[in-house]
Amino acid sequence: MKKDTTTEEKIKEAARTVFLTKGFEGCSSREIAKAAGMNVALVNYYFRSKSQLFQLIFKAAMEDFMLSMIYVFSTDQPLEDKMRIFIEREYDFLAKHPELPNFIINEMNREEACASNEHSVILEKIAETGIFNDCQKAQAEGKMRKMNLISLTLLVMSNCQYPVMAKNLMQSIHQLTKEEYEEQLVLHKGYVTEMLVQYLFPKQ
Amino acid sequence: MKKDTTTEEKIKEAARTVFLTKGFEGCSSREIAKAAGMNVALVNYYFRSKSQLFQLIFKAAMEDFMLSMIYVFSTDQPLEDKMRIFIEREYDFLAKHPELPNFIINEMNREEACASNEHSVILEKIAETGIFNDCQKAQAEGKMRKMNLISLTLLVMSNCQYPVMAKNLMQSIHQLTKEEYEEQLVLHKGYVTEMLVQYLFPKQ
DNA sequence: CTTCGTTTTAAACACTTGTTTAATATTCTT
DNA sequence: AAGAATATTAAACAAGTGTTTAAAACGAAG
Repeated sequence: MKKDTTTEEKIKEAARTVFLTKGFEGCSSREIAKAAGMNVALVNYYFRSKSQLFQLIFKAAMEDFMLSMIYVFSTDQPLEDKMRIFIEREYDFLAKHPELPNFIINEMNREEACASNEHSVILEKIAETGIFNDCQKAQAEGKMRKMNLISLTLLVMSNCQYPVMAKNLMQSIHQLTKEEYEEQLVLHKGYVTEMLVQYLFPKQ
Repeated sequence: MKKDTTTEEKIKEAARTVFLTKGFEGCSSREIAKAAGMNVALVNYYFRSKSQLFQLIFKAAMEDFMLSMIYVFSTDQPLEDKMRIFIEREYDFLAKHPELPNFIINEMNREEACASNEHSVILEKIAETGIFNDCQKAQAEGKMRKMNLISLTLLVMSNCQYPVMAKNLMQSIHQLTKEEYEEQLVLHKGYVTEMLVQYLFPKQ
């Protein structure tokens, strides 16, 4: 009879939280095992090595990281509304997973890291939603500012992710409590939405 | 007779490059010593411990990180021009020190880190340039969009720093070479400048 | 040259790291 | 219930960690 959550899953869960908060180098196998309430040897018994376990976690995190985009883009609304909804959802998502962007970006910077991975698949998935075609069409019709794909994603990601990533830095600089900064984020989301929509979809 | 660069300085230099690229947890004392061409024991001989050496490097990095702002803000130009110049300089600075933002933000997220440091001093230094008063005045006169200090800094920092931080991620997603992405950054700087100026200083 | 304080070294310290092993406990199948 | 397969354990492994120590090399001053 299986328990509600198996040992393997417990370790994977623990590994996720530990890896995401401390990074690959910032934690040990024993720390993960302890967080899962398990023996150290079990980590390697189920996942062969710390690295392989990490790859697993990283891949899943990467998916989470990118998945929220896809849903919104698949809907059938005007591009401008899509943008508003996307930012709204992205701020929501990042509030729930604030460690994700830092984690991804950091581990992408480690040399041994998953550099050679097939991350371009993500782009293909997003492309399947038709969002890029929509943008090109809107740009051709003069409804949207002409800009390549990279800058478009950069603009959105910068203004959604950086405020979450720099949380501790900003709190420290501006002497804010956790709650005060979270309020600030709500406010900021409004500014960002307005700014991006105005810039990307100029009226007249 | 002193050599051109003393042992102490050699170690500090090596520590800087190693810490900034790999982080505190991502490197060892021996790695730093080897990078400086010195014996391990010398690290502790001159700096007592890896942690103390790190604190030193971190503080200096933090200063670099914030210093470029101050110069521009001290000049005597219209606010809108200051903003343009600031973004220009910030992109320049970050091209030379691309590891800095990631380094700062990461180490701010480590619990043991310099969390309780006097980072508010930085804000005071910036305040001394009068930039914040200028903004308030411009906002009162309706020349600048009303917005608190935190969101203002967030908007600028997001759009300057994130593109550098996410370099490897973006390269991987969009399948770009290092050179291609650097070209992209120049392009992006233009968009960001235009967007921020338009949004912060709306013409009627 | 000798002495003295400073700088540098190799070696050792105790501890943690990722991983493996061999024995034990548990579960499933027949 | 007996046996086979799986799961879990404590212990050990070699290698690496930050740090200390005690001896050696060095430079300047007498």
